[in-house]
Amino acid sequence: MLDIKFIRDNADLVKKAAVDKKVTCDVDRLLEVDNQRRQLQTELDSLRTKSREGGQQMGSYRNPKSAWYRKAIESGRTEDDIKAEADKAQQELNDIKQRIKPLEEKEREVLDEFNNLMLTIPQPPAAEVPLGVDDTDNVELRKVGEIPSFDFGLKDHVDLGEQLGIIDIERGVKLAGTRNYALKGDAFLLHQAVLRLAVDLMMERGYTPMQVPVLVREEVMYGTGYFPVGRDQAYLCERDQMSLVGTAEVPLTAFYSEEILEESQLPIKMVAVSPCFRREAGAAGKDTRGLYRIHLFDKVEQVVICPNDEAESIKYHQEILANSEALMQKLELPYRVVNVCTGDLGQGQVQKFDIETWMPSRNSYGETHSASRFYEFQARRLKLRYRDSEGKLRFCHTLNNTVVASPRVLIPLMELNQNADGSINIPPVLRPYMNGKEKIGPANQ
RNA sequence: GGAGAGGUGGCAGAGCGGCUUAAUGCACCGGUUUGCUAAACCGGAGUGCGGGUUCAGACCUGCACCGCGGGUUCGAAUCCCGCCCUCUCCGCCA
Repeated sequence: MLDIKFIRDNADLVKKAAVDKKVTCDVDRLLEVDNQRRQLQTELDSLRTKSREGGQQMGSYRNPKSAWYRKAIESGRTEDDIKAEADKAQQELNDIKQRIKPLEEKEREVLDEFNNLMLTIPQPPAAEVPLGVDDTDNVELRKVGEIPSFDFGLKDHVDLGEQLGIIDIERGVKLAGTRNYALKGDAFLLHQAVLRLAVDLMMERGYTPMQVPVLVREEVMYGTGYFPVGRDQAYLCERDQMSLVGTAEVPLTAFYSEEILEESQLPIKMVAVSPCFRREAGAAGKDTRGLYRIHLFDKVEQVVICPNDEAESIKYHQEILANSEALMQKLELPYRVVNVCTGDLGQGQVQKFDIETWMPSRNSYGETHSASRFYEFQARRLKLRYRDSEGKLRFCHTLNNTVVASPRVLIPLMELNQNADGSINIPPVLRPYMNGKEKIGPANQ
């Protein structure tokens, strides 16, 4: 969410952001409603003042012990005089009340519309974000690692996994429908190994490991910017008005919502591993084979909450990107970093870097990480604030990035480490997490 | 699922129709006193949204806010109704 004052002063910038980000919102209507809202408030404020003052005077009329009442009697007025005056004042107060009532109703309506419109306004992207329509317009920043060449025909992770008996998509689909799967034996262990390696790396780097709720109240989804835009991507538990999260970014970023932190507590660096639930609405027919696009996966996510300062934000954005790159290098996976274009940015994101990892079966780099910074967009919705060195309350800045998401990362891990006989070499860094095992082969099933 | 208690400022905690501009304490900021610190004393401070003055830092001013939403009343933290949340005990349970 943006500050309404900022929107008023920068309406054109916000409109441009909406166009560039392909976000639907009506800035003009918002400004109109904002005007209505302010006019109504001015009107109501003065009526309420009159009403309050009149009400207080009424107390004096009605209470013979009040200072005003005694003074009136002393100055020769009769009780009947006072009563008459009180009745007259009463009439006036009733009139004021009658005028207030419809205005308050109107105010409720206007505020409702105002708040709903505010939730749809996008955060303008940073100047360095390339203009573009979709992910094909993302700009490659760098490539790291060599794409290996093989002297035999490659199998994809589905064939490898099924032949080794460690991935069972058919039965996953039987249980839960398309985009579901099961991992068995070494695939399960590899999955766990990658997650644990990622957590350990983040702990070394000073991030606090956390276990957090993945079924959360809807306010939390609104607060992090996943609702109302994107509500169709979430699994809802309507009976309990709860939502399953698509990422631990949600509970981590909202962890300190509605709180006032001390500046000395910042930055807060957190890491969590959680299941991620995604409906993939609108993705029908896309990436249908294998473990690329699935309804449930596990992800290690890093979140930073830092002071309201652009330079700090940028610094931590680089940091969380570097953390994930370090992991990919440990895993010896070739990847590239792209600067995500305007059309591929989310509503609240200021800037986003994706890490894409080489996936032989796609014959391309596939997205495995997404590092975003938000300025105060999420913090403002979440009421996540801190007291700065001057004692002023300010909204925090928030950032997040994938550390690793599995089983998607198993795609490059399995495909790039395969041998001609269909066995898979385990990268050295993962072996300690797999009882020292070096290879997944048919004998291991 | 059943029963009970409760939600008040950064925190603790009183108030239960007009004397509240929310007491008091702690924490916080400024000052006085004092070898220094501490203590003591004095004073100041909330959040949000408007309006106005100013080049600005700031300053002046109004309204709202005692879990949320309605209602009663001239007037509600206080009374009534609905909802949400938290805690305790019991039941069930990994």
